[in-house]
Amino acid sequence: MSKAAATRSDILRRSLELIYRQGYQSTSIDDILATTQVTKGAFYYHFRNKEEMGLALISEAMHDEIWPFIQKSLSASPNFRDNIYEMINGLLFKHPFMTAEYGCPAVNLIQEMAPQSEVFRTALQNSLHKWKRTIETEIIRGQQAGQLSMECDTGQIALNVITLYHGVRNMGKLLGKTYYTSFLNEFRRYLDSLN
Amino acid sequence: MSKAAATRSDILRRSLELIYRQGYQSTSIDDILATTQVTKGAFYYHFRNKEEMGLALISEAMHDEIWPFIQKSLSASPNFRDNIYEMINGLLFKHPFMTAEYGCPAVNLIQEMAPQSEVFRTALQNSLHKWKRTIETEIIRGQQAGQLSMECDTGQIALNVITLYHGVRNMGKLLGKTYYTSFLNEFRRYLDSLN
DNA sequence: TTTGCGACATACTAATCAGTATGTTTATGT
DNA sequence: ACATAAACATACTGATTAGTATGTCGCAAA
Repeated sequence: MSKAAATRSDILRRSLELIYRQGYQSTSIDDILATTQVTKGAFYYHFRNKEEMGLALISEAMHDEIWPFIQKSLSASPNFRDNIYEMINGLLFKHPFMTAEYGCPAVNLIQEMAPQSEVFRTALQNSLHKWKRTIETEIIRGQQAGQLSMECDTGQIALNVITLYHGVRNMGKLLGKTYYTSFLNEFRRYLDSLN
Repeated sequence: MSKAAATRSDILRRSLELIYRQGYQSTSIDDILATTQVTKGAFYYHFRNKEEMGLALISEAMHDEIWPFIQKSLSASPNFRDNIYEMINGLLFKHPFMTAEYGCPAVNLIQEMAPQSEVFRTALQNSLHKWKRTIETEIIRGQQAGQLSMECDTGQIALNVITLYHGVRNMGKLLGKTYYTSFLNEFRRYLDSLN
């Protein structure tokens, strides 16, 4: 990686950390510059403006942070229920980046930016659909392995899993990590209730 | 209501509308003043600072907007499942204030402010617990009417309902109102799966 | 060796922010 | 009618904001 590319990805990674904790609109360029030891000239050399950086953050830094994690957990077991459970469990408890206090960067960004900006909404929709398709593929695999009735609406189940994840990430901001544990019990019950 | 009290509640109601759409931190005092036709002097006569206004907004304006709606739906039917379903259905579809695009003001505020401010977090925790207790009371009523096993963890079910509501409000920002409909089907299924 | 461009660095601007200082008006009890 | 405080109104401040203008430095090709 060239030095310039390193600078660029450094900006993105630090921005992700700050925006994760403070929100997009409340994180100033100067905030980012202060923690990256990069100057304003460098920032605006790599990004035309804050919005372009935010979009790159979604499709690159955020993607790279979460995606390997998801894919790994979905190929651990032959049982699709175990895999989906482990995906959520892993995101809640084992990801080094995320905490209960600050939630999930993707969930946060959807909440904050989807209503404010069409381009952000589109970018976040793409991430959502990619995740949905991945989960759905895993459910269909379970179906074909005889673990689930062929009548189930795999798309709706996938969306429901994501909906629960969004919800628990938000609730965790008020109830803390202990809520994750009791939620996971209920989540396991939900997965088992699918016939 | 005296004229001063009217000014105060006008500030709070307008602030709620703006903060609902733009977020708390992105809504400036000047924004509020511009839409209320109230001057800065009036604002700072009624509130020591922005934070105090925000807290009053949670315990007064937001409370008044949502609470009658919840209580009405929870006393409509003798069937607790129907009532809880109608509570969520009503919040999603029938509330005049909220839209899919902008979500729910309480959910939004939790997402944005719970990590940023201890006093906000506490105020929002109080609202959450009040809602949880109300739902739980309704579930227990259903239990005692023989609609649900006495073994169920009523507190966990109440929290799960709220978690789903948080999730669907966030997802609705990307998927729009049509998702509410398919979510409600799954939600009904969830309620019926409680034995 | 020089030329030119990629990759920054520095200094600025106009707008916006929360909050304050200090004034004026309006209502209210006596 | 008058005093007094409540309820505003106006004009400011210093800090922060996204973005720009312009300069500099090192390295690669000619």
